Amino acid sequence: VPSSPNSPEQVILVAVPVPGLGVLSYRVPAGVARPPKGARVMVPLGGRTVAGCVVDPHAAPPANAELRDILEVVDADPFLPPVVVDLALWVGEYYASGPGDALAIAMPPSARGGQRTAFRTVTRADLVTGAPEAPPPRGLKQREALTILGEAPGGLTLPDLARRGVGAATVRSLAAVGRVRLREEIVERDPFTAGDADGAGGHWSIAQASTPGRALTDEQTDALARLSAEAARAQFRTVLLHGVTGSGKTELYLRLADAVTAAGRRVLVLVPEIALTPALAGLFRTRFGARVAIQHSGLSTGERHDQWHRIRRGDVDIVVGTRSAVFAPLERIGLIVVDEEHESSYKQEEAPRYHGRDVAVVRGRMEQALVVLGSATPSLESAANVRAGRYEGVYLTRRIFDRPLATVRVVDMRQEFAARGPEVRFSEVLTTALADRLAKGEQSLVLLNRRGFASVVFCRQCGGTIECPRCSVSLTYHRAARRLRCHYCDHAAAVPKRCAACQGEYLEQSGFGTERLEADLAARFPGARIARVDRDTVRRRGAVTRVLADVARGRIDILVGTQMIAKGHDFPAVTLVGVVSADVGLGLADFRAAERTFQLLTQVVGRAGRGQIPGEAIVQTIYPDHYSIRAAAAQDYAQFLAREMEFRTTLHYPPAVALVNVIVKGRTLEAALTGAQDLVTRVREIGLAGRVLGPAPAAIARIKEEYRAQFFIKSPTTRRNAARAAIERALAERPDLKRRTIVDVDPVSVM
DNA sequence: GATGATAGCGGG
DNA sequence: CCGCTATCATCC
Repeated sequence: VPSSPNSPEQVILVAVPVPGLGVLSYRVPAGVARPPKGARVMVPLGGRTVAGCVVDPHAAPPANAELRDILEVVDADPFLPPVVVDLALWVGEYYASGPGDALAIAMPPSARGGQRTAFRTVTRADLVTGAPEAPPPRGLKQREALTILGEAPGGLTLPDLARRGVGAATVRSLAAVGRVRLREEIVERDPFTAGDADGAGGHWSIAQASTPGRALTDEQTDALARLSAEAARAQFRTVLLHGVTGSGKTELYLRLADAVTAAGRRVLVLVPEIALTPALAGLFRTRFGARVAIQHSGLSTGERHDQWHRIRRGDVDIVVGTRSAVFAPLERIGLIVVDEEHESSYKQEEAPRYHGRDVAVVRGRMEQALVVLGSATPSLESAANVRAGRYEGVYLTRRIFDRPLATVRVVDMRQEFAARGPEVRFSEVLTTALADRLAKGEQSLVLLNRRGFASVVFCRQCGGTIECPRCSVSLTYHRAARRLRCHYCDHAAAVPKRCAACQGEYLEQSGFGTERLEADLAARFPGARIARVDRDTVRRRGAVTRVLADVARGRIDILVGTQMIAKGHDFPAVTLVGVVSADVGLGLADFRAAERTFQLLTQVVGRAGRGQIPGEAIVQTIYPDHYSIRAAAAQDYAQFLAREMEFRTTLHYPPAVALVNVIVKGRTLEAALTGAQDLVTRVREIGLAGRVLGPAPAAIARIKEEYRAQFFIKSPTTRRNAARAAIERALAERPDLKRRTIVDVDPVSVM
């Protein structure tokens, strides 16, 4: 249909999933209905066709660009809710990543290419009653089929029929003569039952800690009253729920969700780890039935698709998921819970480098919702926000049933080394305690935040270590695989017979990880049932869930692992926690090193003594006087906060300042440094209320054959956006650098 | 991130 | 001069 010459052009703004591209303008051809905000459209982009998302359906034509027509409107209705589009746009701007990637994250993977449906269907057959015209069954098989179907009022699916010996061909011939009716129906791929051999639905863990109807402690009652009052106001508000480990935060989330859903609004719950999702989601499902959905990247594409569409249709009141669930298409949100808000896994370490907790707060503002950030060890950021009056603080200082916190013993490993040599991994104290628990049939956790068997292999002749050919780190020996592996690029190599540098024949292993500890314990305690959880043992889907379930059911005596075992789990029979080296990470050139150490120690110590028997923790360290270890041992958050905040303020680190970390990559270190220096110069010229530090080679100067130079932009927290604006302007002037530069706003790790 | 344009290279 | 690969700007 030719458009009338007077009608104005219909122009829309579209975000395309291309890194570094802003929103683009397209024309809607005359006669085509203008797609709404949040709908997907197929658009031409250079020489190809991509699926984009409508960001503004009523835009003005751009001044200096030739317009092209959209090729197809995929969705007549908004595919993404408008709030989610706004949230993605905010993320794209705040984290300097552009809108495309953020919008892509907001969609299920099955929809990113513009596909219309990805539902799984099954054919259901049922008997057509009163079909007088139909001929009688022609054979034994058909007669059998009719009998079976006659006894199944709702009909049966073809797979069900096949299981009873009725083939699809039989059913189809009956359908052809009108005796049977066939219908396609959608079956939901259900992550609650998938991969769970015992059929326990995955909610093995926290179940007994939160029996419905159990009386709350006085503290819990007060906290719930305050939180409920906030939720009832239906206004944006952020509350930090600071409760010691085992104080019953989860129960408060459940009751609060009950109040909010009863008032007709919905609930979004973020958890830091995929491994924690099934447990918490299972609890919500036990309380709230089927109106609960799960969202995390560990689901299969099909499951994710189905869960997403359940949410989008409004079939769901509660969504439990990891950071990307902050973009869930849930409408009328009244409550957002961010559990373990201090966890670093909320930060995405690739574009868009958003922080799930902070985006949750922004979403809460957009939705007029109550945001509850829960933690036993709040981030410095959240603590500072409470102090500044931006967040409200609610506190749980005691454990449920008044269970005592675990007693903590710090073992000075320097004395241990002096007495028994540098190879000691388990102190006498820890060994005795483990033996004692084994004898009593109680469980122990052994934490070491370093995986592998030996962290370094070095040559005794020249002293050199075996390094990754592509990265500037040494390779770790993994005994199960009998290979050396790079923990940065996954490069794997056989263990060489001789030193590559000097041909020396004596290669020695040094340093140890969880794999070595597991072997040590197996040798020391031959009868013990020992399991290990770290990134090497979790490759298979559901593997962690299975091991953790085994621990919960008492099938494991000693669980060895990295930080993955420290988080959130409730193991009532664990009475001992051993931290083999509290120092891993303390030596890193990262301003959060002490915070991470304190949090990890506090969390893991909190795993002990959650049942009837009081818990004990043994922390081995060579820095027994370090404030993060002392405060963790004393379980004194306030003491840690005071010291750490002083450090951040004096040395100008977050949350005292706003920080942007910029990494420039290059084929040589010189190229990277030169590029970084150019940007630094330009950022200084542009000027902002702040300081630029660097550039310098990054802590790991080479990763995957690329050299990396780094600089920081620090600005007053009141001028947070100025720093980002300055680096974006500098990059706009240097498109050659833009492609090899990473801008990390509010970085969690600066390594 | 993908694509088409272009530069750089060796073989005939 | 052709055909191949590496590099790079552009995408509305």
